[in-house]
Amino acid sequence: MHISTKCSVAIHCLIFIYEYGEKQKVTSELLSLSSGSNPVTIRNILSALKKDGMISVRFGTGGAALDCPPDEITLYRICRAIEPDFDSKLIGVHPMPSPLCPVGRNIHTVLDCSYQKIREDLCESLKKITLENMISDYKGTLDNRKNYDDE
Amino acid sequence: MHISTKCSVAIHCLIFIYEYGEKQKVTSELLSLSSGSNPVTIRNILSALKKDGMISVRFGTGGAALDCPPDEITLYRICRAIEPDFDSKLIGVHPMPSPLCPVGRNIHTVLDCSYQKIREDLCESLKKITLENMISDYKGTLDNRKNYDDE
DNA sequence: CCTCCTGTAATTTTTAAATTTACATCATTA
DNA sequence: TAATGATGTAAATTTAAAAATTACAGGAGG
Repeated sequence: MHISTKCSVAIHCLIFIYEYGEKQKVTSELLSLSSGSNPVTIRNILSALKKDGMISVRFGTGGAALDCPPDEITLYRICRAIEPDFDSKLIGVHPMPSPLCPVGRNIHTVLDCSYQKIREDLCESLKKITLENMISDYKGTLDNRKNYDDE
Repeated sequence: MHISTKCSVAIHCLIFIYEYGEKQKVTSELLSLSSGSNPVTIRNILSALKKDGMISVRFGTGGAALDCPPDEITLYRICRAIEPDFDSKLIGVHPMPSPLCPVGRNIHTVLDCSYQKIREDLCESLKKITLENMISDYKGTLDNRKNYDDE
Protein backbone atom coordinates (compact mmCIF):
# COMPACT_ATOMS: atom_id res chain seq x y z
CA MET A 1 0.00 0.00 0.00
CA HIS A 2 3.01 2.27 0.09
CA ILE A 3 6.76 2.54 -0.14
CA SER A 4 7.77 2.79 3.46
CA THR A 5 10.33 4.92 5.22
CA LYS A 6 12.10 1.68 6.11
CA CYS A 7 13.25 1.59 2.52
CA SER A 8 14.83 5.02 2.92
CA VAL A 9 16.49 3.93 6.13
CA ALA A 10 17.82 0.82 4.38
CA ILE A 11 19.41 2.98 1.70
CA HIS A 12 20.87 5.19 4.39
CA CYS A 13 22.41 2.14 6.03
CA LEU A 14 23.79 0.74 2.80
CA ILE A 15 25.49 3.99 1.87
CA PHE A 16 26.86 4.32 5.37
CA ILE A 17 28.19 0.77 5.30
CA TYR A 18 29.73 1.37 1.90
CA GLU A 19 31.47 4.50 3.13
CA TYR A 20 32.59 3.39 6.56
CA GLY A 21 32.21 -0.39 6.70
CA GLU A 22 35.88 -1.04 6.08
CA LYS A 23 37.23 1.71 8.28
CA GLN A 24 35.23 1.15 11.43
CA LYS A 25 32.84 -1.21 13.10
CA VAL A 26 29.39 -0.24 11.89
CA THR A 27 26.92 -1.23 14.59
CA SER A 28 23.17 -0.85 14.77
CA GLU A 29 23.76 1.75 17.46
CA LEU A 30 25.91 3.83 15.12
CA LEU A 31 23.42 3.53 12.25
CA SER A 32 20.68 4.45 14.66
CA LEU A 33 22.47 7.66 15.56
CA SER A 34 23.18 8.51 11.95
CA SER A 35 19.69 7.79 10.66
CA GLY A 36 17.68 8.95 13.64
CA SER A 37 15.74 5.74 13.86
CA ASN A 38 15.63 3.12 16.52
CA PRO A 39 18.42 0.52 16.91
CA VAL A 40 15.89 -2.32 16.86
CA THR A 41 14.37 -0.99 13.66
CA ILE A 42 17.89 -0.86 12.24
CA ARG A 43 18.61 -4.40 13.32
CA ASN A 44 15.43 -5.61 11.68
CA ILE A 45 16.34 -3.84 8.48
CA LEU A 46 19.91 -5.14 8.52
CA SER A 47 18.57 -8.58 9.19
CA ALA A 48 16.37 -8.40 6.09
CA LEU A 49 19.22 -7.09 3.94
CA LYS A 50 21.43 -9.86 5.26
CA LYS A 51 18.90 -12.59 4.46
CA ASP A 52 18.87 -11.30 0.93
CA GLY A 53 22.64 -11.49 0.70
CA MET A 54 23.29 -7.77 0.33
CA ILE A 55 25.33 -7.42 3.49
CA SER A 56 26.94 -9.56 6.14
CA VAL A 57 26.61 -8.79 9.79
CA ARG A 58 29.04 -10.19 12.31
CA PHE A 59 27.12 -11.78 15.14
CA GLY A 60 28.49 -11.36 18.61
CA THR A 61 31.25 -8.90 17.91
CA GLY A 62 29.18 -6.71 15.60
CA GLY A 63 29.90 -4.83 12.41
CA ALA A 64 28.31 -4.83 8.98
CA ALA A 65 29.87 -5.03 5.54
CA LEU A 66 28.62 -4.97 1.97
CA ASP A 67 28.52 -8.48 0.63
CA CYS A 68 27.53 -7.75 -2.94
CA PRO A 69 28.65 -5.30 -5.65
CA PRO A 70 26.64 -2.06 -5.44
CA ASP A 71 25.49 -2.35 -9.03
CA GLU A 72 23.64 -5.54 -8.19
CA ILE A 73 21.61 -3.90 -5.45
CA THR A 74 18.55 -2.34 -7.02
CA LEU A 75 15.88 -0.31 -5.33
CA TYR A 76 13.48 -3.09 -6.18
CA ARG A 77 15.63 -5.63 -4.40
CA ILE A 78 15.80 -3.42 -1.33
CA CYS A 79 12.03 -2.91 -1.25
CA ARG A 80 11.37 -6.60 -1.65
CA ALA A 81 13.89 -7.55 1.01
CA ILE A 82 12.44 -5.10 3.52
CA GLU A 83 8.80 -5.83 2.75
CA PRO A 84 8.44 -9.25 1.16
CA ASP A 85 4.93 -8.69 -0.20
CA PHE A 86 5.31 -5.06 -0.99
CA ASP A 87 3.96 -5.49 -4.54
CA SER A 88 0.58 -6.45 -3.20
CA LYS A 89 0.56 -3.78 -0.52
CA LEU A 90 1.37 -0.94 -2.85
CA ILE A 91 -2.15 0.09 -3.71
CA GLY A 92 -5.06 0.03 -1.29
CA VAL A 93 -8.37 -1.54 -2.19
CA HIS A 94 -11.61 -1.03 -0.31
CA PRO A 95 -12.22 -4.39 1.31
CA MET A 96 -15.98 -4.79 1.42
CA PRO A 97 -17.87 -3.76 -1.69
CA SER A 98 -21.41 -5.06 -1.79
CA PRO A 99 -21.95 -8.48 -3.37
CA LEU A 100 -25.49 -7.37 -4.12
CA CYS A 101 -24.36 -4.79 -6.66
CA PRO A 102 -22.86 -5.64 -10.07
CA VAL A 103 -20.18 -2.99 -9.63
CA GLY A 104 -19.44 -4.23 -6.13
CA ARG A 105 -19.13 -7.82 -7.27
CA ASN A 106 -16.68 -7.01 -10.04
CA ILE A 107 -14.72 -4.00 -8.90
CA HIS A 108 -11.85 -6.03 -7.44
CA THR A 109 -11.30 -7.85 -10.72
CA VAL A 110 -11.39 -4.58 -12.62
CA LEU A 111 -8.98 -2.86 -10.25
CA ASP A 112 -6.56 -5.79 -10.27
CA CYS A 113 -6.45 -5.57 -14.00
CA SER A 114 -5.22 -1.96 -14.03
CA TYR A 115 -3.24 -2.12 -10.84
CA GLN A 116 -1.28 -5.06 -12.13
CA LYS A 117 0.08 -2.86 -14.92
CA ILE A 118 0.95 -0.10 -12.47
CA ARG A 119 2.79 -2.54 -10.26
CA GLU A 120 4.76 -3.99 -13.13
CA ASP A 121 5.75 -0.56 -14.37
CA LEU A 122 6.80 0.47 -10.90
CA CYS A 123 8.92 -2.64 -10.47
CA GLU A 124 10.70 -1.90 -13.74
CA SER A 125 11.26 1.62 -12.54
CA LEU A 126 12.67 0.43 -9.22
CA LYS A 127 14.95 -2.04 -10.94
CA LYS A 128 16.57 0.70 -12.96
CA ILE A 129 18.07 2.38 -9.91
CA THR A 130 20.99 0.77 -8.13
CA LEU A 131 22.97 1.42 -5.01
CA GLU A 132 25.85 2.26 -7.32
CA ASN A 133 23.79 5.14 -8.76
CA MET A 134 22.89 6.35 -5.32
CA ILE A 135 26.46 6.19 -4.08
CA SER A 136 27.56 8.28 -7.01
CA ASP A 137 24.73 10.75 -6.28
CA TYR A 138 25.99 10.83 -2.72
CA LYS A 139 29.53 11.60 -3.77
CA GLY A 140 28.28 14.27 -6.13
CA THR A 141 26.30 15.84 -3.34
CA LEU A 142 29.33 15.84 -1.05
CA ASP A 143 31.38 17.57 -3.74
CA ASN A 144 28.74 20.20 -4.42
CA ARG A 145 28.42 20.97 -0.78
CA LYS A 146 32.19 21.17 -0.43
CA ASN A 147 32.48 23.65 -3.29
CA TYR A 148 29.63 25.66 -1.90
CA ASP A 149 31.20 25.73 1.56
CA ASP A 150 34.52 26.85 0.03
CA GLU A 151 33.03 29.93 -1.58
CA MET B 1 3.48 7.75 0.91
CA HIS B 2 1.03 5.37 -0.72
CA ILE B 3 -1.81 4.99 -3.18
CA SER B 4 -4.79 5.02 -0.91
CA THR B 5 -7.93 2.98 -0.90
CA LYS B 6 -9.78 6.23 -1.54
CA CYS B 7 -8.51 6.01 -5.08
CA SER B 8 -10.11 2.58 -5.45
CA VAL B 9 -13.34 3.89 -4.01
CA ALA B 10 -13.23 6.81 -6.44
CA ILE B 11 -12.93 4.41 -9.37
CA HIS B 12 -15.79 2.39 -7.95
CA CYS B 13 -17.93 5.52 -7.82
CA LEU B 14 -17.02 6.62 -11.33
CA ILE B 15 -17.89 3.26 -12.84
CA PHE B 16 -21.12 3.20 -10.88
CA ILE B 17 -22.04 6.68 -12.03
CA TYR B 18 -21.20 5.79 -15.61
CA GLU B 19 -23.44 2.72 -15.45
CA TYR B 20 -26.37 4.08 -13.50
CA GLY B 21 -26.03 7.85 -13.47
CA GLU B 22 -28.55 8.35 -16.23
CA LYS B 23 -31.05 5.77 -15.10
CA GLN B 24 -31.36 6.62 -11.44
CA LYS B 25 -30.40 9.18 -8.85
CA VAL B 26 -26.95 8.19 -7.64
CA THR B 27 -26.59 9.47 -4.10
CA SER B 28 -23.75 9.18 -1.63
CA GLU B 29 -25.94 6.81 0.34
CA LEU B 30 -26.28 4.50 -2.65
CA LEU B 31 -22.57 4.61 -3.41
CA SER B 32 -21.87 3.96 0.23
CA LEU B 33 -23.95 0.79 0.09
CA SER B 34 -22.33 -0.36 -3.11
CA SER B 35 -18.75 0.34 -2.07
CA GLY B 36 -19.02 -0.54 1.60
CA SER B 37 -17.52 2.73 2.71
CA ASN B 38 -18.96 5.55 4.67
CA PRO B 39 -21.32 8.12 3.07
CA VAL B 40 -19.19 10.99 4.34
CA THR B 41 -16.09 9.45 2.84
CA ILE B 42 -18.04 9.12 -0.41
CA ARG B 43 -19.15 12.72 -0.27
CA ASN B 44 -15.59 13.87 0.28
CA ILE B 45 -14.42 11.82 -2.67
CA LEU B 46 -17.24 13.03 -4.91
CA SER B 47 -16.49 16.55 -3.84
CA ALA B 48 -12.86 16.17 -4.94
CA LEU B 49 -13.85 14.63 -8.27
CA LYS B 50 -16.32 17.44 -8.79
CA LYS B 51 -13.75 20.16 -8.08
CA ASP B 52 -11.61 18.59 -10.75
CA GLY B 53 -14.47 18.68 -13.25
CA MET B 54 -14.86 14.93 -13.66
CA ILE B 55 -18.41 14.78 -12.37
CA SER B 56 -21.22 17.08 -11.43
CA VAL B 57 -23.24 16.61 -8.29
CA ARG B 58 -26.63 18.15 -7.87
CA PHE B 59 -26.79 20.02 -4.61
CA GLY B 60 -30.01 19.88 -2.70
CA THR B 61 -31.82 17.31 -4.76
CA GLY B 62 -28.87 14.97 -5.10
CA GLY B 63 -27.53 12.79 -7.90
CA ALA B 64 -24.20 12.55 -9.63
CA ALA B 65 -23.32 12.44 -13.33
CA LEU B 66 -20.17 12.14 -15.36
CA ASP B 67 -19.16 15.53 -16.64
CA CYS B 68 -16.25 14.53 -18.81
CA PRO B 69 -15.57 11.85 -21.43
CA PRO B 70 -14.19 8.68 -19.78
CA ASP B 71 -11.08 8.70 -21.96
CA GLU B 72 -10.05 12.01 -20.43
CA ILE B 73 -10.13 10.65 -16.90
CA THR B 74 -6.79 9.04 -16.15
CA LEU B 75 -5.78 7.23 -13.02
CA TYR B 76 -3.26 10.00 -12.46
CA ARG B 77 -5.98 12.60 -12.57
CA ILE B 78 -8.04 10.63 -10.07
CA CYS B 79 -5.13 10.23 -7.67
CA ARG B 80 -4.24 13.90 -7.87
CA ALA B 81 -7.83 14.98 -7.37
CA ILE B 82 -8.26 12.78 -4.32
CA GLU B 83 -4.90 13.53 -2.75
CA PRO B 84 -3.54 16.83 -4.07
CA ASP B 85 0.03 16.24 -2.94
CA PHE B 86 0.11 12.54 -3.54
CA ASP B 87 3.35 12.75 -5.56
CA SER B 88 5.23 13.88 -2.52
CA LYS B 89 3.54 11.44 -0.18
CA LEU B 90 4.24 8.42 -2.29
CA ILE B 91 7.52 7.40 -0.74
CA GLY B 92 8.36 7.71 2.95
CA VAL B 93 11.57 9.34 4.11
CA HIS B 94 12.98 9.08 7.61
CA PRO B 95 12.57 12.56 8.99
CA MET B 96 15.48 13.07 11.33
CA PRO B 97 18.85 11.87 10.10
CA SER B 98 21.76 13.25 12.07
CA PRO B 99 23.23 16.54 10.87
CA LEU B 100 26.48 15.50 12.53
CA CYS B 101 27.04 12.69 10.04
CA PRO B 102 27.96 13.23 6.37
CA VAL B 103 25.50 10.55 5.30
CA GLY B 104 22.80 12.02 7.52
CA ARG B 105 23.37 15.51 6.15
CA ASN B 106 23.07 14.42 2.53
CA ILE B 107 20.74 11.46 2.48
CA HIS B 108 17.63 13.50 1.73
CA THR B 109 19.23 15.04 -1.34
CA VAL B 110 20.38 11.63 -2.53
CA LEU B 111 16.98 10.05 -1.98
CA ASP B 112 15.16 12.89 -3.70
CA CYS B 113 17.33 12.36 -6.70
CA SER B 114 16.29 8.73 -7.19
CA TYR B 115 12.77 9.09 -5.87
CA GLN B 116 12.06 11.86 -8.34
CA LYS B 117 12.65 9.41 -11.18
CA ILE B 118 10.39 6.83 -9.56
CA ARG B 119 7.65 9.38 -9.13
CA GLU B 120 7.90 10.55 -12.72
CA ASP B 121 7.76 6.99 -14.02
CA LEU B 122 4.78 6.23 -11.84
CA CYS B 123 2.93 9.30 -13.04
CA GLU B 124 3.50 8.25 -16.63
CA SER B 125 2.22 4.83 -15.76
CA LEU B 126 -0.88 6.26 -14.09
CA LYS B 127 -1.57 8.53 -17.02
CA LYS B 128 -1.72 5.59 -19.39
CA ILE B 129 -4.80 4.12 -17.76
CA THR B 130 -8.15 5.79 -18.26
CA LEU B 131 -11.64 5.34 -16.95
CA GLU B 132 -12.55 4.24 -20.46
CA ASN B 133 -10.12 1.32 -20.12
CA MET B 134 -11.53 0.39 -16.76
CA ILE B 135 -15.11 0.57 -17.97
CA SER B 136 -14.28 -1.78 -20.79
CA ASP B 137 -12.54 -4.11 -18.30
CA TYR B 138 -15.70 -3.93 -16.24
CA LYS B 139 -17.89 -4.87 -19.17
CA GLY B 140 -15.55 -7.70 -20.07
CA THR B 141 -15.71 -8.99 -16.52
CA LEU B 142 -19.50 -8.87 -16.56
CA ASP B 143 -19.54 -10.86 -19.80
CA ASN B 144 -17.12 -13.47 -18.52
CA ARG B 145 -19.09 -13.97 -15.40
CA LYS B 146 -22.29 -14.23 -17.41
CA ASN B 147 -20.85 -16.93 -19.66
CA TYR B 148 -19.49 -18.74 -16.67
CA ASP B 149 -22.84 -18.61 -14.89
CA ASP B 150 -24.58 -19.93 -18.00
CA GLU B 151 -22.51 -23.10 -18.17
C1' DC C 1 33.95 -14.93 32.35
C1' DC C 2 32.93 -10.27 31.21
C1' DT C 3 31.68 -7.02 27.76
C1' DC C 4 29.66 -5.56 23.61
C1' DC C 5 27.07 -6.74 20.15
C1' DT C 6 23.15 -9.27 17.38
C1' DG C 7 18.53 -11.35 16.88
C1' DT C 8 13.89 -11.38 18.01
C1' DA C 9 9.59 -11.37 20.72
C1' DA C 10 6.25 -8.64 23.16
C1' DT C 11 4.52 -4.31 24.52
C1' DT C 12 3.64 0.46 24.19
C1' DT C 13 3.46 4.74 21.78
C1' DT C 14 2.69 7.40 17.87
C1' DT C 15 0.71 8.52 13.63
C1' DA C 16 -2.38 8.08 9.89
C1' DA C 17 -6.76 6.56 7.94
C1' DA C 18 -11.55 5.85 8.22
C1' DT C 19 -15.91 6.26 10.49
C1' DT C 20 -19.25 8.55 13.02
C1' DT C 21 -21.81 12.47 14.68
C1' DA C 22 -23.63 16.84 13.86
C1' DC C 23 -25.48 20.46 11.48
C1' DA C 24 -25.85 24.33 8.00
C1' DT C 25 -27.44 24.76 3.29
C1' DC C 26 -29.88 23.93 -0.83
C1' DA C 27 -33.51 22.24 -4.43
C1' DT C 28 -37.83 20.08 -5.11
C1' DT C 29 -42.66 19.32 -4.29
C1' DA C 30 -46.75 18.68 -1.89
C1' DT D 1 -44.01 27.91 1.97
C1' DA D 2 -42.91 24.36 4.94
C1' DA D 3 -41.47 19.48 4.76
C1' DT D 4 -38.34 16.32 2.69
C1' DG D 5 -34.23 14.40 1.25
C1' DA D 6 -30.01 15.57 -0.47
C1' DT D 7 -25.07 17.78 -0.29
C1' DG D 8 -20.98 19.94 1.97
C1' DT D 9 -17.95 20.19 5.88
C1' DA D 10 -16.16 20.43 10.47
C1' DA D 11 -15.05 18.03 14.64
C1' DA D 12 -14.65 14.03 17.41
C1' DT D 13 -14.12 9.23 17.83
C1' DT D 14 -12.60 4.80 16.48
C1' DT D 15 -9.63 1.69 14.10
C1' DA D 16 -5.55 0.13 12.08
C1' DA D 17 -0.79 0.49 10.79
C1' DA D 18 3.93 1.94 11.71
C1' DA D 19 7.59 2.85 14.77
C1' DA D 20 9.76 2.91 19.20
C1' DT D 21 10.64 0.83 23.46
C1' DT D 22 11.61 -2.80 26.66
C1' DA D 23 13.48 -7.11 27.55
C1' DC D 24 16.31 -10.83 27.16
C1' DA D 25 18.68 -15.00 25.14
C1' DG D 26 22.86 -16.07 22.71
C1' DG D 27 27.48 -15.50 20.23
C1' DA D 28 32.40 -13.62 19.59
C1' DG D 29 36.45 -12.04 21.42
C1' DG D 30 39.45 -10.13 24.62
